[in-house]
Parts: sequence; C-alpha cells; structure tokens
Amino acid sequence: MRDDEDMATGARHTLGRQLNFAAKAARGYMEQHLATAGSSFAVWTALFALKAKGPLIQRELADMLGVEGPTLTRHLARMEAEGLIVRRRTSSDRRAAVVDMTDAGRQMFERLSAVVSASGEHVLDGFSPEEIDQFVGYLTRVIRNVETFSPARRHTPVHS
Amino acid sequence: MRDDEDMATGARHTLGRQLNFAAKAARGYMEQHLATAGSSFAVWTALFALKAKGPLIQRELADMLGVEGPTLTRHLARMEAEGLIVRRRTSSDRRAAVVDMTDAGRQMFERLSAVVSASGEHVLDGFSPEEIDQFVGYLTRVIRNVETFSPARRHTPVHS
DNA sequence: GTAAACTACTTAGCAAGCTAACTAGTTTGT
DNA sequence: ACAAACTAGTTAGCTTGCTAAGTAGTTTAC
Repeated sequence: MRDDEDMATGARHTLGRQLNFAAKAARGYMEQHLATAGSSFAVWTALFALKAKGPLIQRELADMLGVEGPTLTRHLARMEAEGLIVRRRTSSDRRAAVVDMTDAGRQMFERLSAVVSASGEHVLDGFSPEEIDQFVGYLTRVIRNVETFSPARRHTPVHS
Repeated sequence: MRDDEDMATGARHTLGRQLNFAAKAARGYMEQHLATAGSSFAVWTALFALKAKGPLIQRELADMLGVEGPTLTRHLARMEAEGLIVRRRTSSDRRAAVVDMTDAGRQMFERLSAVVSASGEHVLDGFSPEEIDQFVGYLTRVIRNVETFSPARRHTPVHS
C-alpha cells in the first residue's frame, strides 16, 4: 500500500520534471536558433499566429499565444517600433487594438520560417506520425485537467 | 507534396505549442497551490531533491533542478535566510558549498508534501500507468533530441 | 613548481513571464 | 438615462529564468 503510493508519487514527480525539462529544452532550442536571426521566440510565434489567422485584436492574440495582456503589450511595442506590425483602433469597439503585419513583418516571417526549417526541428526526430498524435493527445489531456481544476482564470476576481 | 509539408509543419507546431502550454499550466498549478502555503515551486523542488538524495553541492543540485548556477544561488540565499537550509564549505574542495536541510527545512518539506497531495495532483487524472510510462518516454526522447542537436551546454566557451 | 586552464560560486544586469492597479470604452439593469 | 459592472489595453513593479564577468580554489602541463 505504502509502496504503491510512493511509486505513484514518484511517477507523477518524474513526469512533472520531464515535462518541465522538455518544454524548457525545446523552447531554448528555438530561442537559440531564432537569436541567430536577431529575433526571438515571442516574435516568431506572434508573426506565425498573425500569418495564420489574419489581423487580430490583442486579446485574441494573447489567448492564442498563451500569455497575459501586459506581456503581449511589451512584445508588440517592440515589434511596432521595429516596424514588423501596426496597431490601429477600430471604430466598432474603440477599446480594442487590431494588430496587423506590415510588409517588413511578412519578410521577417519568411526569414524566420527559413531559420526554423533550416535548424531542422530535430525536436521530433524519430517520432512516427502516430506517436506525434498520441503525444499531442497526452499534452492536451494535461492541459484540460489543469484547466478543469484551476480557478478558471477570470480576468476579474471571482468573488468580491 | 506541398500539402504534406504543411501538415508536417502544422503537426510540429501544434506539438511545440501544446508542450509549452502543458508545462506552463502544470507549473502554474503547482505554483498556485504552493503559494497558499507561503512557498514556491523552486523551494519545493529543492527540498524534494535534498530529501531524496541527501546533502548535495550546489552544482549537483542545480543540474538536478535544471537551472543555472546563478538562479540556484538566489533561491538558496533566500532559503538560507528563512532557515530551511544551511550551506557550508567542505575541506576537501573549498570551492564547493554543501547544501543541507535544517529541521525547519524538513518540517517545510512535510508541509509542502501535504499541500501537494491535498491539491490532488489532478494533472494526470485519467492516465493509466502505461500511458504515463509512454508519456514520460516521449518527453525523454524530446529532451535527448534537443541535447543531441544543441551546442551541448559547456560552462565555458567551446572554442578559445 | 608554477603558469595556464578549468571549476564552483557570486554579483550584476537583462529578458520574459506574472499580478495589481489605472484609464478609457462598452454593456447591462433598473 | 444613467449607474454599475465589465472589458481592452497600458503602466508599475515583482519573480524567476538567463548570460557575462569576477573571485577563489583546483588540476594539468611543462
């Protein structure tokens, strides 16, 4: 009984640890390659999302990237200063800022795509398509589990 | 052809994204629960490693936790100030600092263990032991892939 | 035996994430 | 119609991660 508990705890701890390490390693790998092109993971993912989904307001973009508003604000401020994107207020909802790529942004996206491809993305070397699917499934289940049991992230306090 | 490439790129991107999200979610979940006990993920993992492996020098501990030296230095400084650990220089190698738990540290470890158990660790709800094994295997393969293709992290420059 | 190379830890400073609190605009309830 | 509640974005300030550079101790090569 006691042993079972310890083993279960051990397995869970190992998984948490490996999950952390794997994410850090994969992210660091990307970050390093993108740095050689004078860019960063944040810029790459933002441009990727904009390329895929077209102009977006900041809140949508933040949700897609999995970061909070203030984090995105900082990145976009820099990207705008670098001329990769523009932000404009819409007339339909004057609070919201629509983010759109510039030509320079599109060029940067192509440059970074090339870097990412050229770096080979060895992260998944040796994985079959079936394994990748299963892997994604596991990760998705973890995400859902956490969401289910977390205070469900409101942007305003739950009580008050 | 073009479609295959796009699908492969898409799958890879999805996996990277989910890996990032899952790690962030799981870590945040732990961090939140540990915060209710007035502590943090960093303290918990450090105490866990010390409990499991006994007194360690900082370099060993840093490698186990997957953080760099300076990051560990900061955490240990605070933990020492809080009386959870002690650092002493050994006579065999006077550069190295051996880190050991205090009684207060052991008490804190018990407290945090209780919090972690009580919070249920729902992260892996619905996973069979076989699935957990496979999941850990996938994560380990990703870690090894990245290590293989990265500049292999020297603590001193590779050339010169 | 000693200069060069390396290793353990610390200090300083930067990047990227977060929450709390603020401003401005929109929606809702009465 | 208008006060209350909510939402989008920003600013301020904290935490945790990193690298670069410095100090002190050890190992290696000649």
